[in-house]
Amino acid sequence: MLDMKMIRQNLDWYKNKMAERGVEAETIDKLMELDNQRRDLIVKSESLKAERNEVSDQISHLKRNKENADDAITRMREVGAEIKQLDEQLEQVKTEQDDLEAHLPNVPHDGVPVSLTEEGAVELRKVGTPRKFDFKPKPHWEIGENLDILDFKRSAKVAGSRFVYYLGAGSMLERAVYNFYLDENDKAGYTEIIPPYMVNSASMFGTGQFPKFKENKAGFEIKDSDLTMIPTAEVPLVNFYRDEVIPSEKLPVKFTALSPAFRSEAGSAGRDTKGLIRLHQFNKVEMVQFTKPEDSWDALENITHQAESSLKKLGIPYHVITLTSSDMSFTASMTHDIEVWMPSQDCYREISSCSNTTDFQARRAHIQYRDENGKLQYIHTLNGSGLAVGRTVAAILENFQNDDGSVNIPEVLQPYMHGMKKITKQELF
RNA sequence: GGAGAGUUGGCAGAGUGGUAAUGCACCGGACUCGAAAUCCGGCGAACCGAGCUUAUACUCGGCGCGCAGGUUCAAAUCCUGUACUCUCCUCCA
Repeated sequence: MLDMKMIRQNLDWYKNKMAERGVEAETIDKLMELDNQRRDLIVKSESLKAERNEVSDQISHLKRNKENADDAITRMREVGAEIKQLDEQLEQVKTEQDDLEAHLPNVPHDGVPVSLTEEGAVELRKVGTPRKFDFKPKPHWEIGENLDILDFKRSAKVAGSRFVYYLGAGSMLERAVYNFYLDENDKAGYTEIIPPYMVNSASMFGTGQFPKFKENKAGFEIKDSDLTMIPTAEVPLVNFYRDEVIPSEKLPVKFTALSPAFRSEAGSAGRDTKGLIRLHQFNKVEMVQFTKPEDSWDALENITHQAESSLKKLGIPYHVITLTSSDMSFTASMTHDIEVWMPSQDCYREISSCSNTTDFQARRAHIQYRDENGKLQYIHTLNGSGLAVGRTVAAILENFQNDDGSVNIPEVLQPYMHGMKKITKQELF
């Protein structure tokens, strides 16, 4: 959500910033036109209301003194009708303006590479060296199915495409990964939370998914209810403080949560149709921070490094990129993506997305704190995957696969798997 | 799922048609060497708009009693719908 006063005062700057995200100048012009109309109507309506209040007071006095007030009442009847008409117009304009505002993305930070496509993302750093294979590395779904730890046939029968069954050691690996991540985040000072996996519309609006998410049918809404399956734990974590004032001595607040994420993947037809990369339901460990405005840019680096540190311990090669102005999510002012090396695809694939949404979500969700002067200010919110669990399992299977089809388990995960060092083909049932 | 009760300022708590009592807390002042007590004054920094502006400062106005509508010259008060909380019953991991 936007600060209209700020936009009014810095209109050209705002137009340029929105242009970086592909928003046309005409849209902003329309917004300003509506804003002017709205304020004009407010002035008219409010002056009539002031008159009504004054005369009503007189009527009340007249009646108390048993005097006749018919004239005033007749006059106020007309004023009342006029007010009603103005307020109806006002409501209409306001709805239109709100709708327009709700669709405008966050302002990109000056450090964000400007581009109207995803081309132009800046690589910040590359960590680890992709392994040289002396055999042809298999894709993770083949490895998983051969080892009998992933079953995509039965998940298709039972639920449909883009679902999976993890079996035996596969299931154990998934849970080892998320327990490892949660422990790492705990150690870094993030409070662990188990949130609701369904949320109401106000929450979806608060974090910026609605209205676009709804229009694009990007998620799973529960029929005949106001609930939506969460597309990320970011939604219940950020909305934890919706409509609240966080005591400033508590800042920064850091949350982490494991949750399934539910996404319809509409518009992704034909992309990543196999394997664990793009499912309707996947596990993700999420990190969220609430900070004072002056601390949020440091916090973005901090949250990104936290996600990276877990990956380093796993020993999976990755790089970090800063997304372009148009490739970022709607709410972000700057986003660092972490991408892991996937040998079978010979490229890096996203495993984490860390964003500073500045005060954008805080305005929508009304999350504030009191500054040193006791004034209410919007806080800044940040979110980052720390990290996607299914994609981690995919990366482990591919990066640590052996010629004989077995997979080595990263050392840091072995304690989480009863000391197992290697996954070999299992006899299950 | 059924029945009932409730939702008012930071907290407590009045108000059943005439424009939000009161207490506590908080802020300022007086008294005091200082503090406490007492006294005086202030107290919707939730939001919107106008004027004046460097200003989120100030002045004025609107709005404001869970939310959304309706009736009325006038609604916290009356009517309708709805959300949430609590209690009881039912059901259930």
